[in-house]
Amino acid sequence: MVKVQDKEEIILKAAMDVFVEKGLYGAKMQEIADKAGINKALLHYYYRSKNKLYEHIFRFIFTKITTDIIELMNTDLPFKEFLRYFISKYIDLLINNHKFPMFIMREISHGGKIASNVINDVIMNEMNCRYPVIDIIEDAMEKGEIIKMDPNQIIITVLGSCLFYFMGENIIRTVLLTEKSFDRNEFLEQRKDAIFKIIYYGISPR
Amino acid sequence: MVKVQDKEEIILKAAMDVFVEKGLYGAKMQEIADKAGINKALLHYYYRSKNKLYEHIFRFIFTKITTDIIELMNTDLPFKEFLRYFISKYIDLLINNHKFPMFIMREISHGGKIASNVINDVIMNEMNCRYPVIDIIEDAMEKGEIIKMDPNQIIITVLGSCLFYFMGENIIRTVLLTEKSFDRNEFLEQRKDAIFKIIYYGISPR
DNA sequence: GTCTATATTGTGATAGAC
DNA sequence: GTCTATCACAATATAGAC
Repeated sequence: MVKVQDKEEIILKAAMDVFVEKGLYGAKMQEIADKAGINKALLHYYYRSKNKLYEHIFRFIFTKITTDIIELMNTDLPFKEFLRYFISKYIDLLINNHKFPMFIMREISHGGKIASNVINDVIMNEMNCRYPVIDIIEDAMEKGEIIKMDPNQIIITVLGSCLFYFMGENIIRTVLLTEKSFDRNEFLEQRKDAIFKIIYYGISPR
Repeated sequence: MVKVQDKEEIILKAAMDVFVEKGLYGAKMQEIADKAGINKALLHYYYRSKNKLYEHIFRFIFTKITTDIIELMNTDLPFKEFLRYFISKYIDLLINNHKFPMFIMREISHGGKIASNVINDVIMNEMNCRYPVIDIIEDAMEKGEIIKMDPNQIIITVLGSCLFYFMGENIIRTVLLTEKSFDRNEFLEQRKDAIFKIIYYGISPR
């Protein structure tokens, strides 16, 4: 006999797969039920409605990604090592959750209630403090290790450089990385190094 | 009396707004009809089905963005000026079409037939040549103006750095750029300069 | 808890008058 | 070309037996 705990996890896993792949409107309860090996009625028994199930999934994924990133930033490495570490670990994170950024961004770009509720909750809980990254960056600027500029510009450049491959992988591999012998793992290892070098030396004094 | 040409444009504009905002499944024919000031029946009179209308819109937007970008790359400026020019103009392009990247990426990430058909068509027509950017970059490498690395790494870093703000604007402005006095235009002008400086000096010899 | 069967609603699409 | 009315079906949700 399967425990409730396990069954709920099976449902959640199935729902996650379908929602992440197709979004709220593209996903169908029937498909989720099929994938979980149950029927639609049981889906409604566990989670009263499609919207509630979706919100559950969105909250779970958004919280996971957010806490993972905050975890990565919670370090006392000096700036250069911190930057290298963050980029490397963040890309590892994305390799293991490569469809999450698109899923989250898609939902947020709609600007619906579900996303904004969850975001507000998570930000209240996890982010009610000044980000340590800003401090790390400003500290490095004062020491003269990197040039002075708006720290947000640096952060957005790092995140964008890491995320873009995963959000646009299909089109990037269609128009840019078209070689048959393309090795994704190898490329992403090189990507870690390239992002670090470009950005670190790009903000170093010259 | 309104000309057919005009009416079709009104419908297309309405459909574009709704599809871009909500995607294929989130968009409803009723909403498009309302926004265009007509009824559903007329929508089907002009464009036989929702899918055909959607494909029309997707093809239009994808073609526009692609040709605009190719246009930007069609220059004989020396590398440094080319990079500055491209980043500046590309961000201008995104300011005027800030929802298009998310729309295109969302569709492509689904990997449906509509997107892949259009992409194949456009690539066949517009991109059946080696990209001039690659040549510009490799030329600069050989001259020793920039360090040697995979040109794709540079391209993806530039594109990601430019695109990320627009794809994630909602969340970026919620968690990062939270000041009430935030000036979007000013920030984006600074962004052009920041991206150029970080990347250009990041790939310069040291 | 789990199922089958069914109700209910939403939505794409069409018929037919004007 | 444009409309109202309606169809047909897909999808969410519930009722009720077991």
